[in-house]
Amino acid sequence: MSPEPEEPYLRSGQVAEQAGVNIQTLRYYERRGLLAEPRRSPGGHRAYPPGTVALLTVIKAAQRLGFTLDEVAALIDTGRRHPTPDLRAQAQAKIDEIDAKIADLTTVRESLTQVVAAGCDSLTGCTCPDCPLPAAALADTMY
Amino acid sequence: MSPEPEEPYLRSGQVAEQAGVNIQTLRYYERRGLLAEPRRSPGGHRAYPPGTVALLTVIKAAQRLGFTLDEVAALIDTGRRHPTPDLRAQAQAKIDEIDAKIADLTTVRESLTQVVAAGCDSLTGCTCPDCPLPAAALADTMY
DNA sequence: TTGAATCCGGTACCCAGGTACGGGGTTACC
DNA sequence: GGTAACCCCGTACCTGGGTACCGGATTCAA
Repeated sequence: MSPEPEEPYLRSGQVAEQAGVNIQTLRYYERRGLLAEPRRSPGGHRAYPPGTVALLTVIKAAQRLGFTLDEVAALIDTGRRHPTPDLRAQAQAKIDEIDAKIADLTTVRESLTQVVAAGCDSLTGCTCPDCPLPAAALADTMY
Repeated sequence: MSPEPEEPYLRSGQVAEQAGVNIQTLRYYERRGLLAEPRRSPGGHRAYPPGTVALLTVIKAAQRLGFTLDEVAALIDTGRRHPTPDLRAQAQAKIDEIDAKIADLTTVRESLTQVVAAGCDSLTGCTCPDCPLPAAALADTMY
């Protein structure tokens, strides 16, 4: 057995800088279960394995795709144990969420367009004819 | 002069119920400047003019259209003094915001579609060929 | 060895838009 | 005039994703 090169462990400042993340965020992610508790130096300083930076990149990508930190934690966790179709299912669910959000934004956009087109000049006492503001009030069912 | 019918003043519970809002929310809106300080009963209970319910409906409509409470307060305030084109300008700005948001959601949606289509099975160690997850990580510029 | 740089844990704070709680005063109705 | 229902104010708490501050300990390089 070669003396297994354990050199490249990183301290938290290095991980934070390379991943473009605050150090506090690393501890926060650790509390949230996104990062495993790293090994420690004799004095208690964290020593991260080098893959941590890549993992943080993945986390940021997943966040960008609309997953909450809890969801990311769960995905990392199940993916660590065994590859499952969970990720695909969750991604499809996110797509549906996004479609709903886009649909909602689109109707809001239409209402705003009507407000602009009608020339509304006041929220409370609009003087424009056929003011669409009351109608905008009716569409209060969120997705 | 007729003895001016000041009857229909509402107490906070009535306003809250008719507007579908929590009583605490009324006091919160008062603090935030969305509702003027109402007159009080001899014992200190709030007595709201009947138009308050309609105003709350307007506030909820504006919120639904994407305006923050601060923006709504400002719109109510300027609209109270004199009709201005502010509302139209703000509405147009909101439309632009919404367009940006929709565009962003659309690119995220595309990334998710690729993840599903490629059959990704793990965030950390995906075994699918040409895994799009690293690419999804690159698109990290928010709107 | 000493000084600067880094890191530790714990706690508090930030954003927005509210909601909940507790102890006490008021109002309304029979 | 009792008593139930209502309302007062101040303050703390909630969600989500972090960030900031603190006093003290550790690590690293000269």
